[in-house]
Amino acid sequence: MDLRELARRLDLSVTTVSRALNGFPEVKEATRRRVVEAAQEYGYVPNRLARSLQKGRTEAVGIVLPAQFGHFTDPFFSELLVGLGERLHQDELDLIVTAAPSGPEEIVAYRRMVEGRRVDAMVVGRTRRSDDRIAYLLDRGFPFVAHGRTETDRAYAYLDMDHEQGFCDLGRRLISQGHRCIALINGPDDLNLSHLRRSGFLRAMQAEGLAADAALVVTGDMTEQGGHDSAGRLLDRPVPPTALVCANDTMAVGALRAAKQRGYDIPGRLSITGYDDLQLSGYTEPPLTTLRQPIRKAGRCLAEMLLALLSGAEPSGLQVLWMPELIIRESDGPLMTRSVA
Amino acid sequence: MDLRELARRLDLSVTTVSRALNGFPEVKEATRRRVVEAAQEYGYVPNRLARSLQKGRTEAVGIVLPAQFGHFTDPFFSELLVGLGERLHQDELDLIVTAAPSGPEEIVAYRRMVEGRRVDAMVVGRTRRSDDRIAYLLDRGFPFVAHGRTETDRAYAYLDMDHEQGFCDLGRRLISQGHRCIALINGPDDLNLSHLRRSGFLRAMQAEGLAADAALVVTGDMTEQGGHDSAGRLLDRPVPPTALVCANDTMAVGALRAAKQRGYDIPGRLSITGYDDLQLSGYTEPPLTTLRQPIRKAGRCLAEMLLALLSGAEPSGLQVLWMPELIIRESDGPLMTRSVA
DNA sequence: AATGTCTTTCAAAACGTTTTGAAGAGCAAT
DNA sequence: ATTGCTCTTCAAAACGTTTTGAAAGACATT
Repeated sequence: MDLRELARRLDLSVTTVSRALNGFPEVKEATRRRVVEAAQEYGYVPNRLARSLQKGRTEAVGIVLPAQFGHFTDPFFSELLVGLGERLHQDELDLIVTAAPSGPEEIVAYRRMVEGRRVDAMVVGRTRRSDDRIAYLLDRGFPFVAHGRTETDRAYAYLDMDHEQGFCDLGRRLISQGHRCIALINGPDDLNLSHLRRSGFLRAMQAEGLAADAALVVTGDMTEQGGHDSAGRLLDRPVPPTALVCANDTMAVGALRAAKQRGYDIPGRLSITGYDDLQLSGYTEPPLTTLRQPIRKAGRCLAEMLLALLSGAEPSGLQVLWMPELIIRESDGPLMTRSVA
Repeated sequence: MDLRELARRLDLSVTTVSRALNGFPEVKEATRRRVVEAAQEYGYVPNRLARSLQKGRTEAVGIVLPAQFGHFTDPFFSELLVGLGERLHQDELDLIVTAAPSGPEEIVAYRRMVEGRRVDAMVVGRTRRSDDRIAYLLDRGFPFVAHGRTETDRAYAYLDMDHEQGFCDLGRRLISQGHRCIALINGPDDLNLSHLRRSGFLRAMQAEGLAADAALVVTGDMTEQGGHDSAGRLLDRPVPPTALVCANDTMAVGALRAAKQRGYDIPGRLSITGYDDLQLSGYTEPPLTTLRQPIRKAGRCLAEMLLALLSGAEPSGLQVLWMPELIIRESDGPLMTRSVA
């Protein structure tokens, strides 16, 4: 049942039927009602492809998932997807999802979506310090929102966490607890958030007059094993740190394991913190002190920004920074100065 | 840059250019090369909407996410999505995601996708005992695969876990550990998997000659709080069960909490098991014995089945049953019969 | 020279909508 | 009777592809 068939049965023109269904004012009320009823009766559903082709709008938003996650489950994109989906559905927008490994294939996936006019806008997740996806979209003037900032002068719509302030606060907290030798197990250098976290961390160290020791800032691969190994190397130094700031909870869990293997009392002799506030983080032994970012809410917010963008808002007015929430549990605290034997 | 423009610059007809790009044999090799080069140079990317409209195939697969998750994070759909996306992308199929609360709105979302010819096939997740989504798709003869079975005679493609056998095995394990009063905190009755789990559980009880006590099978809402409350009520009975089989890990964690509040030694005086093998389940106190289903792998498998279906395979040949893997940790075990004071 | 057969190319139709530009109907004002 | 206006409807064009059916060109066969 298409529009032509419906028009034939109603003995009306296709034009009128189309207008009746889309609520145009110039169609007589009686006609409109007749059309709507018939459409209902015959179960007419418009072909969205045809409509999109004609209107030049697809009513869809695209997102490219990183195909090679670590072997561990990172709930980031999944949660983001749900948040986006929830909000976009309210405005009858679909979400078109594809997956691509980062690298040259990734931009191909973007081009297929953008230049193939498959979507009206894109969502970019987990921005990199120098991000060719964002450069590409900016160059083309294609609407998009990003979760995360990147190093560019050009204005675009983003929602980001204030990683810098968050890690600075966390660093100062540890310092105020008496720690003087604090290590950072950071994420991959190319991610902008890693960069921001490092600089926030270092800012705290400097503000408190602690010399920045390059050996105390290491890069982990965001997995449990990676956190375990990095923490192990740090703890085996001649003068081990008394606090480990980890870039995510998964590595913090690994760090916890490395510390326990070495007989550390936590937090008595070593503080460990994470980032993400995974579900498991309340159940580790001891429960993890961490920073929380509301991912699903971020998805909803990004969807809002997307809608604003599509109705003509300026990207420069759509830049949001949220503070991560400090979740204090029991994996950090002041050093127990015990009388040495 | 569209096909017409490209044809104009090459001084060829649109037909020939289209055929050259799609590798038809009747175009001269030299011409083909010329066209492909020009397309490359001018950065021509075909408009997928136009192509889909003409071909009657969208090269996309649809999935409707349940919009109202519990407040807890259920990684099921997210993981499924990644698995699906990974595999579908290899065959250049997109995944169109939308979200709808279950209820009448849900079928509307299906109709928008199916009858709006937005997708070539659908994925149905988390089937219900009597599932109107599946009935709808079967009635229309629309291609789809489901994660989970439903109660129908009609054949369709599905991948499901053998919940019945899994819970039967789990029940027998507990019985063999000496438990005689075992409760099941099940999921919502309308889910087919709940039904299957219950019947597997009851089969184990009967096989071992334990009278099925209806009061020992209760329904929880799959949340931590729900698990806590259900477990609490069971443990406060005059003769409390000595083992709690929970329908998911999240409820098991709640049950663990309820038991600890009552001073239970686990597993000495009470065994608790879950289902899912969440990341956190290895970190609870004690670590949770549970059943694991490989969700991402299921997504990939469903994608394979989808591809088979779209190239003409019979749904009746695409029915897969996987056994959940028993992950034995420390939350279950034989009763410690201690000499009573 | 006519016919047949490949090979290669093309103009036009088709997919199912929305949009454009025009016109018919009804009626009041001139 | 003409003009002008409003209300309602319509035929045709447009969106950018693929597919259809036909034709042009080259060449061999009769």
